[in-house]
Amino acid sequence: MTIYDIAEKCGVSIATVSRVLNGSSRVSAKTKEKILLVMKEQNYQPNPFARGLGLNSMKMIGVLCEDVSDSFYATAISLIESYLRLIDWNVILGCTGRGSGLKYKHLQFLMEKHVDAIIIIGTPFNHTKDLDYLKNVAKKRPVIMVNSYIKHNNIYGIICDEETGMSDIVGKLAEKGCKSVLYLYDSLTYSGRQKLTGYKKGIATHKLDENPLLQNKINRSLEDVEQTVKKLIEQNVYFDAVVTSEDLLAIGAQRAILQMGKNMPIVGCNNSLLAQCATPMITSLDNQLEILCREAVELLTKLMNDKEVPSKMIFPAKLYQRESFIYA
Amino acid sequence: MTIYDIAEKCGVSIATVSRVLNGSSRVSAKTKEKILLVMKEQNYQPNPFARGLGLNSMKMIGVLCEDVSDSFYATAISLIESYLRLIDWNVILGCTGRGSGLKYKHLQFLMEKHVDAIIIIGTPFNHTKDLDYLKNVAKKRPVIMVNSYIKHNNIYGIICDEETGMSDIVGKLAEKGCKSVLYLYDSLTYSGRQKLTGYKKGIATHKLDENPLLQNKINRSLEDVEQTVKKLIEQNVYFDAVVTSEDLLAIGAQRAILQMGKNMPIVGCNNSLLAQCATPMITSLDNQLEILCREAVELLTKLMNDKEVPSKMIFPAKLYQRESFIYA
DNA sequence: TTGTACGCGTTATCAT
DNA sequence: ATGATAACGCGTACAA
Repeated sequence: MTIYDIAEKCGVSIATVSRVLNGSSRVSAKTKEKILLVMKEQNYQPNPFARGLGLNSMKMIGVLCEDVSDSFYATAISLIESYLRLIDWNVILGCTGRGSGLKYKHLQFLMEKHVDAIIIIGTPFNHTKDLDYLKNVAKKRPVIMVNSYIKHNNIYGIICDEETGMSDIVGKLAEKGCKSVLYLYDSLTYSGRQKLTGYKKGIATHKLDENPLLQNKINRSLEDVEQTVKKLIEQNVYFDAVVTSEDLLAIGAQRAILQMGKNMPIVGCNNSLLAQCATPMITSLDNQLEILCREAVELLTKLMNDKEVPSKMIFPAKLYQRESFIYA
Repeated sequence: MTIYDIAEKCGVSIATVSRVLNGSSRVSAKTKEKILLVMKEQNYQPNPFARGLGLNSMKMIGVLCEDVSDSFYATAISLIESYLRLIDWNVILGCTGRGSGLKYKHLQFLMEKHVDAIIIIGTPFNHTKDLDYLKNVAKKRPVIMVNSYIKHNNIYGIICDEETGMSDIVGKLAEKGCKSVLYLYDSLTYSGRQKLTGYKKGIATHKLDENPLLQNKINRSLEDVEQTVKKLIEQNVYFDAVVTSEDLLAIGAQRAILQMGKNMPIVGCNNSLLAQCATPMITSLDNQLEILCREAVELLTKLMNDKEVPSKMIFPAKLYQRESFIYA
């Protein structure tokens, strides 16, 4: 079934069929009706490749993340897919992995499909190769970064102010009387750097213990966190609260602390389902993904309609207080 | 940059350029070299839509699931994407949501993009509208169902034998001396039915308590499970072990049980990260997603090469024993 | 209101 | 080994 077949069956030209197909301009009600009928009868579907060739678009957005199996990325992609779906856009998914210097390959892969835009979710572009390629991509297509940002023409950032969020947490801990806040993180993405900065600022502002031993970069695994925390306690490194860049780290830390017979406030980040699965439930800083993703898609549609958009939007984080925040 | 530009710059015809582009047939080493050089210089990339139009394929696979933000689906999609990526196929993602009678819309959406095949991850097609459309899809494109199956021409199933897995679990509990095993589940997908059947068979085989109050369908939420389990205990419904269709349910159940001052073996399903975040860590039945997904992609490539493939493949499940299995 | 004809960038089938 | 040219199916400017 092509547009020619439909045209023939209706005794009209393909132009007319194309017109009703695209709801454009004036077509007599009668012919329109007939064409619609035949299209339905024949179950006609325009060929997307031909259409793409003519319009230079197949209404597809490339969405890139490091790893969909991570709940943070998964949630974001779920949200973005559903929002895009509402306005008839498809998502082509790309998972880069956490390695450096290989992300550009995935961008390339998406660009080869002529996606109309690229949405990147919290993925670091530190390696020169990756970064250069990304900037080249931006010359051809808009790039929207969710919870990450790189200042460059045609790259837009929609981020959560986790820095303030984190620094506020430290403030609350200080109010509670905590003096030494342990910070555990696993990677320095844009978001990761924000949180670390927030932690440091919080510590400085509230004149808390600045012991460098209290800042630990570790792997994102329960075993590693537990081991690290236990070791710190065994080595008598004093701390009376824990903040982490990730719920999983907070969970591991909490487990280790309880096992060592201690107790103190613990705060994670990302407010994932994991946080609620731990006992006691983990207090967590929510980066408001739902808002970020909605705004990302909103911004995209504005861009497509040549409207003006801000290059950077910042939304506040929100703390979800749960049991782990209560000093026992 | 089109194939014409490249041809012109090289003083050859587009046919020759196309030949080197597709590595086909014989081209003199010299011209080939020159063409490759110019292509690199000009950063030439063939237009995917034009190519799609000619070949009637853009090497894209539609992948459908209910909800990527669910860790089971997320893991599956992550695996499938990476396997497909290795052989240069793109993933178009579709998330249907858990509603019935709307999934066909999403299939339609994918089919409109002329994907070469569809992979469906554990998504139920109970509603007639959905099912009929799915069967129609199968007339045009191969459909591969991961952890689900519908017997039909051109639909292939790659499933995990969770029925046996579940029934074996009940057996192990019986060996431990348990008499009344509570079963909690949240949905009757293909996989969900398998597990329920496995549970019933296990109960029957080992002559355990068949009290219908021990089979509870509930919402997938921590609050609901906790409430349900507490109510059962308060109503003096006796049970001495819990099995659930989902890790999350097991976690909620465990929490309620501990809070009520009891203790017993608890087993979840899907072996997600959640299971490890609970304390005690939840024993879980792993449906071997990695194997299923790898085989799904393998099967797909065979299909594309017109090789014979089985319509259904079944792999065994695997129990990961953790703390929650130890009767305290 | 409707039709004609061309362009979109490939691949593939013929010739040469 | 290479070139000319016909599909592929659609959108659209222009003509009627």
